[in-house]
Amino acid sequence: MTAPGAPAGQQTVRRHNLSLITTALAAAPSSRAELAQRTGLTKATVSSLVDDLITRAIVVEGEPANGGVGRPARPVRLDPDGPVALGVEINVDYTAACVLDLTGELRCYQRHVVENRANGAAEVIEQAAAVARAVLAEAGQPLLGAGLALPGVVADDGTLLRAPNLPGLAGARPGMQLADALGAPVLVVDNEANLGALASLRADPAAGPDFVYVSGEIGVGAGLVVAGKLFRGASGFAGELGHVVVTQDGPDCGCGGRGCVEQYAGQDVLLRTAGQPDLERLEAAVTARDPAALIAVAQAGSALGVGLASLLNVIDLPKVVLGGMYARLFAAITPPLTIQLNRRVLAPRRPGRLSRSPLGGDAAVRGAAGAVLDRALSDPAGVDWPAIV
Amino acid sequence: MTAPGAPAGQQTVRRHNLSLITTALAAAPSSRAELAQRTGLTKATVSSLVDDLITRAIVVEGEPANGGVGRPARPVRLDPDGPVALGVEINVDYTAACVLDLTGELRCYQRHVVENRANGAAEVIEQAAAVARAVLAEAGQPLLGAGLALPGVVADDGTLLRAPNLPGLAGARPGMQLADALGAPVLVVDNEANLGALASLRADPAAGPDFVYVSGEIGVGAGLVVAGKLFRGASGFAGELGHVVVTQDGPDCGCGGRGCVEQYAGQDVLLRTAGQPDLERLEAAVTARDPAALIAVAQAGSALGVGLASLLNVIDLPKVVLGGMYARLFAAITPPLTIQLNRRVLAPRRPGRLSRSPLGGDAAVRGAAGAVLDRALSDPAGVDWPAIV
DNA sequence: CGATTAAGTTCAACCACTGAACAAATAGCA
DNA sequence: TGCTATTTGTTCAGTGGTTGAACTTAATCG
Repeated sequence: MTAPGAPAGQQTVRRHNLSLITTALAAAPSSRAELAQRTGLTKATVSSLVDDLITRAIVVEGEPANGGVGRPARPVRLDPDGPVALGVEINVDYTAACVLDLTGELRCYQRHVVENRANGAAEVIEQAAAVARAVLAEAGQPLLGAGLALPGVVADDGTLLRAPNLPGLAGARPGMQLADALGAPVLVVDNEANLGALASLRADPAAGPDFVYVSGEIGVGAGLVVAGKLFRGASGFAGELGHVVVTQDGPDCGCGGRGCVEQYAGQDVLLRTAGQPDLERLEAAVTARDPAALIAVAQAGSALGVGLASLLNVIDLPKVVLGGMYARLFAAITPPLTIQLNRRVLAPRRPGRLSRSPLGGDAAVRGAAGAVLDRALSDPAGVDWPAIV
Repeated sequence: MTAPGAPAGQQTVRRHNLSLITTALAAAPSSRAELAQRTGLTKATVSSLVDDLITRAIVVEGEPANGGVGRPARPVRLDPDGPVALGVEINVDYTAACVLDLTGELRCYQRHVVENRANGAAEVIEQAAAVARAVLAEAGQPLLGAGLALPGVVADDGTLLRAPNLPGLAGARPGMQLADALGAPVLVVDNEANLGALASLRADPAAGPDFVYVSGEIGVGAGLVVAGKLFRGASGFAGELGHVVVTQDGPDCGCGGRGCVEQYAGQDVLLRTAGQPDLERLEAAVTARDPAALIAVAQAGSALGVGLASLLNVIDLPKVVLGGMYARLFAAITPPLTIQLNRRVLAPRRPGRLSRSPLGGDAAVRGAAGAVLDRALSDPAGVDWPAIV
């Protein structure tokens, strides 16, 4: 089922159905009878599966809720005091970590401003491990595993390729190093755009199972969510929105090409055009309706719209969620962006196509932890669950 | 397994394993013992599954092949005299149909030149049905179902949207109409690029499970194959390479945008720039090294390369297969295209990234029939197999 | 002609889901 | 208080599917 091409047996069925239960419970706690309805399984089967999950200490039974007629239902839910997932984000100018419990609730969060741009790999990793240890100690629950978000292209094997703003880590496998430093498994390593997309999926399931999350940091990236799953392409390079072409003979780009989105809508270019030193000032200038800032943002939005239109014509997703820098500049950047999308995207226009990520700068860390949860909950039988305290 | 979110039972396992056998046999006929090795199933299970498929008249047993020591193996293969799949292609200036047997072998093929551009829906469909009936009569085997390839964007429900060169059919559901005319189920309706991609997958499995097939007809389309399956996006609009942007303020495009790939590398523009009336003349001029033709093709190739680079940066596929017009101009169009790809694609360069479709203009029809086979063979228990003669 | 080798079949065991009957726990009502 | 209706959750025999081992079949080799 999960693995096509692999032989299936009864255990395969069991794993699949266990996963049905856990994902149903991740959406909402339910009684056994309700789960049977929601999943389409029999009451008997649900009982057996839930018993299984209870002995595995993944779910717990609540107190019967009285009120209606008939035998009161006993709610079953993912154990909020069970094992937790750790999210770590190493970025250019900060390091962050958070802990999510099994229900997806945020238990702890810390963000430290650090100039990682100049630091070497060992330093960066140790610093991240320190933040991680701090949040873990604060949470005080057994650890399921960690997820790591990085600002750059991450290959399937966890190698960080192309991290122009984090030269110290480029070419390394930060996931392995962090695992060593923490003494805990790092189950997911991916770039901030992809993990930000996962966080958006988790934060707002109503946004639907298909959307693009646009991460506007120093670079411009996109996380593609198709059918509720991250689309990473053949080897993890998908979603490089920053290097989609806006004008074939436009300004030279660090990637070797010319006229890439990043040369119009990247943070460096945007700040330079607007004549502002940093994002805070730019935001202030925009709200103060400074003409140079407004024009710069409009130009960036238009170019981003052109690139997004190409992207949407290639992969056809109905929604766009703006994150990072673009979430902060949402009001100013949306109009020119929308114009380009409406003009150039072939698929029928949808109301509410554009939305703003509610997570702000925390999307990637939360996505890193969330990805670990997803892994565990989507195949509860295939994961080593830590012993319960 | 196939359907995530659906409860699984033993029959689910059976369906999955049946499909394992049929897809293994589609790749190569094998004895039961060999199938057991290839699929990872037990000899006992394979025997049971094969018996099942034999009573369903999907596979047949061959004569024992002597030679080695031990009991000789009895080869099992998909029945070449079993039901067949019909492929139909309605295009701007021709209509084609073909029949593939279960093994994927081409049994019959016909292509009729017709000016469909001017015709109404009823006429076009009836003409296509006539060609289809002709090849079916020639094949004389029971029909599994039909697949239909169309030049335009096809929605998930089979409606033909955006067929600028086939106004008679735009907005219609040609699949339904063809089904009525033929009195046979039309199981697959899709655009020529997607089905051409499937045909390439079938014709050259070595090309790998991940590639883009570029269809250069009047319009420019791309069929995206990811993990051996067609990627259609959220609602079937994926792969619109023709409307990826090359230059944001380039020439106006029929789609409402500006500077789309089609305005540089589409057939109409290419012929006009080269000063040639049709493709045959253009090809001749290119082989005769006519300067205007060479320049026109080089410009088109370069622009196509820019668009493809954006596409590959968005979806990260390791291979590009050129079909249709671009396959015919392969030698001339490849150099400028390669330059752009090498310059702009972020993923590491691969040897042999670019190849030429071996199927020429027949890719889409064959893909249409092949898609029907895929459907049937990937879920043999879920398909109504026609009664055997 | 017997030994060896490999292919394919048979069969008891096992595992997981199913459906129906049943037990449990509550509200409503006389 | 007790009876009924109602809904939840459990129990259990039945079914369908895979497994592994033993067995049969059919060939080559010496």
